[in-house]
Amino acid sequence: MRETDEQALDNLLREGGLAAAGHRHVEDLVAVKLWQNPCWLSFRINFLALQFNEPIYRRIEKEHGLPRPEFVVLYSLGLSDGLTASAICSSSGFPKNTISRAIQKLIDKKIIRREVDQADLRSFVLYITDGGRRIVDQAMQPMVEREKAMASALTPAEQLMLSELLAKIVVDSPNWPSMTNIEENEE
Amino acid sequence: MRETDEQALDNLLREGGLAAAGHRHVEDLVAVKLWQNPCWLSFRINFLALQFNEPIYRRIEKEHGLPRPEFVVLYSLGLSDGLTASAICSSSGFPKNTISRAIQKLIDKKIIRREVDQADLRSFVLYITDGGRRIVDQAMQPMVEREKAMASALTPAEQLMLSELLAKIVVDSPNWPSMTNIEENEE
DNA sequence: AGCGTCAAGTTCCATACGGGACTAATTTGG
DNA sequence: CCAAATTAGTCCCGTATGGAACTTGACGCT
Repeated sequence: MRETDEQALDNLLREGGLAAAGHRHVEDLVAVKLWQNPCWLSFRINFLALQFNEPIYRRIEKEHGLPRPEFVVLYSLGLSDGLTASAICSSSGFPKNTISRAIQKLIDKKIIRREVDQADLRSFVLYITDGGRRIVDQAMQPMVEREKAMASALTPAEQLMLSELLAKIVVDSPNWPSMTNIEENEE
Repeated sequence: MRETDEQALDNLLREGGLAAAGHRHVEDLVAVKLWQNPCWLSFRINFLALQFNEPIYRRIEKEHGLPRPEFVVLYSLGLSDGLTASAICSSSGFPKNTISRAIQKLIDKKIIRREVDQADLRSFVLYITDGGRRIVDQAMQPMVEREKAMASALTPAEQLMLSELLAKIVVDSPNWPSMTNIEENEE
């Protein structure tokens, strides 16, 4: 019966990692959310995102005075100089007014610099300054360390596997259903 | 030379999934952040968390009038009735005042109910009401669907692998370094 | 028992955030 | 080739957010 097969798969997925790690201590509710949760994937991802981000952004804020949106801009330029605001928006998921504000602040602080795009006078191209470069390089270190700490629960082979699986999902992401087509027939 | 080995592993990890998915189109900056990024893991996770959450929470807000923190509380109780506020905090990563507010609102809306814990008069035990139960069940559906959509980039075997790998990391999370011990010697 | 410390929640407040309306430049297309 | 639609980015403004101080109850210690 196909129904049962799907059911069985769901249960497997949900309980993924239970056997392997079950005896180690995790907080009760975390255990429930891990192993008795129809949303196994989104919980795992959200939990890890939060655990990773919270201390990192707190620290970057403290050490460099850059709140998250500002750092996101800087980080993006650090990887690929000469971007436009909208490119940063769509790759980061922040709304454009938030990014716009962040850019202003960074310009004031002389961490980035901006030039009108001659090809399209509406848009600006952003460049990181020398000072900015120094800041990213420095701020990046704790991030990389924390990544390593996170990943260290896995063997190198497992890490590679994980990297590939997640990349596949990211690459596929433009194809998810948009969810803008909500049934309007309520109320 | 060991140095080189580590270097090689880093590159492998960073480029995980490039070969497999390289020809499919991804936005430029997303491609850079995927494959030329020292923080391969945190980018992948954050990106997916954002892509998943944003439309989901927007929809839940629209359909049920529950902003994210309120839904988090409800969701937690849906999985495990009879929790306390602090349990929800630590499993969700939201600060306690935010959760406290959310709880108040939910009580006002008669979606949850609260009783003093006889064992510890400071704390309250929270229960979901029948109405609340109906809301979670309903709000859960689009989440599960979106999960499925996300996961559908992978084969069932790969999904299982992913579930296990992520669970391992979650289980290990209490062991990451705390990062509260920042070098104070700046300024 | 009585004092200091700690943990659960709440309240206060400044601020960052994001929706939506707006301006200006660009593309489309009839 | 000009109006309409689209896109880049900014501005305004109400609201949600989270840090820090506070209240109250529990617990440890001498």
